[in-house]
Amino acid sequence: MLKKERQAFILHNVNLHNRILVGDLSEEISVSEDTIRRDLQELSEDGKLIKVHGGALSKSFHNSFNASSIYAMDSKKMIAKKASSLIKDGMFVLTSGGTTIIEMAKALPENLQATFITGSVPAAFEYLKHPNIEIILIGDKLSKSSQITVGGEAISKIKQIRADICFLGINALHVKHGLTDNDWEVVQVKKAMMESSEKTVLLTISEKINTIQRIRICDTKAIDVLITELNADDEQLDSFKKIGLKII
Amino acid sequence: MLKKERQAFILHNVNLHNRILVGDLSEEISVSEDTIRRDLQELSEDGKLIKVHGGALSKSFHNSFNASSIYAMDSKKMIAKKASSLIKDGMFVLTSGGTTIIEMAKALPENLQATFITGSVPAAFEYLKHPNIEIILIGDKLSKSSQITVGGEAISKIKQIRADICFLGINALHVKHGLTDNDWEVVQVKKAMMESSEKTVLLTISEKINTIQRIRICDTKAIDVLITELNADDEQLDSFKKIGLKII
DNA sequence: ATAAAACTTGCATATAACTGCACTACTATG
DNA sequence: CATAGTAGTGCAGTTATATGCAAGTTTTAT
Repeated sequence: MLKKERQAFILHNVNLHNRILVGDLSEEISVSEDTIRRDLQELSEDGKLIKVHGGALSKSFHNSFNASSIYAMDSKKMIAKKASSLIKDGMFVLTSGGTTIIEMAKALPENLQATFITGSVPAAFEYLKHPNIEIILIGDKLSKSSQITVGGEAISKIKQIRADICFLGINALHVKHGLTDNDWEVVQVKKAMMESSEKTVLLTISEKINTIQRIRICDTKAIDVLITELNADDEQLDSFKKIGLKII
Repeated sequence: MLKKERQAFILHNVNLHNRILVGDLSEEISVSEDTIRRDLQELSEDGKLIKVHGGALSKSFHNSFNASSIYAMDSKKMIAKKASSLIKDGMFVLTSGGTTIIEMAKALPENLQATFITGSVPAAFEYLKHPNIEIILIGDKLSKSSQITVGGEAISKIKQIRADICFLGINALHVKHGLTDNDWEVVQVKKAMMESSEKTVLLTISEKINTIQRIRICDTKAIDVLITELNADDEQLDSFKKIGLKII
């Protein structure tokens, strides 16, 4: 096999599988690992792939991150739009923190007149920009990692409320294992919020669906509405639809 | 699994779930915790995430540090610097809102370890960026105009506190007419803050000195320290010095 | 205050990469 | 045609990297 052929083969494979190992190639093509290494080095110098210790990665691998985070941004905007359609004038709305919730806060219609109750500093910051929204801030210790207030005081305040609707940005949702999270204190707050609301709406990008985290918040059935960036009839959501969740 | 792949996986997960644990990752990827730690360290050095004890946090949430410190040393920055010199490790600090207070929040030394109590959303937002500061948020109705929480609930919470020092950003200060403001609700909060602190420190640009507003907060004598952008021996401040205020 | 968990450091090992060299096959040129 | 030149490949020895393990320290939680 000629050098050019070999390199074409390598390139084809790295783009196909996103990654390859020096050892595998050496075996497949029946040349020494040194030769493969030299090939990879050349291809890498030509910018055709990314060489790493032990093998190589396809060029799109690295870019895929940026692309996906922009994609996630778009998704969140989409979710935000759907979510804000559920809020009617005069409602009492409980919201958690999280990037998705903040996106929703940004996407709220300007003329919306409602009362928002939250323990999230960045969310409150966004609500402040809306002239017709009344904001009730929940006080207590502010958690650095989640940027919402947590603790007994916060929970007891939440329990004094009867809200119409509660929007939760979430971490992991699984058909069988329900809603889970990884921060004990945040879990307590979310539980309290759900209890204090007529209706619970989850906002999440589809990637988080059918993942699991350490601490359980509630069963899937305890949720009323699920909002993702997907179409309501996407098959990924079928299992949720089956057990009675409303999908938007 | 190649190192780069692993790190990409980690990064993806931390951005998805906001927070990850070393142990979980180690289990999921089937490498030792040491390796995960090394990966997290590298990613953290590249600024891709924030490493914390036990795991890592997503950067997208934790708004990174603001580098705009040394330049633009305008009046408020000067005041901020003077003010932060009064705060010692371990103190309980009550702060109001207002632009001067927010400037102070930005100017706090990075290694300062103290507890800050505030009802101001933008101030809390700044405190969140400081790794060693504990924040207690005062809950209640959020006032649009002042961006701090106001109301009976807020005041009763403030009264439960005994702080070492209280920083107030102010609206008007006059030798004879004392400290005045134009928002009734904010005045109540400030009064409560002063009562709950050992020491009251006012932050203001000199323009506001010897101006008067509608509602009275307290007498000039009730104030302990006055901080302006002026030199402590500036003649504009003489009358305050005479009645016993400490000028910085 | 104490125990558990997480971290640091140094070290050992395995694998990967690099270097220089020898061998081969093909090319170019008088 | 002979032969010097050149590119490609593999090999041996050396160096670098990645990872796990163990001992000791720090941090966190109870």
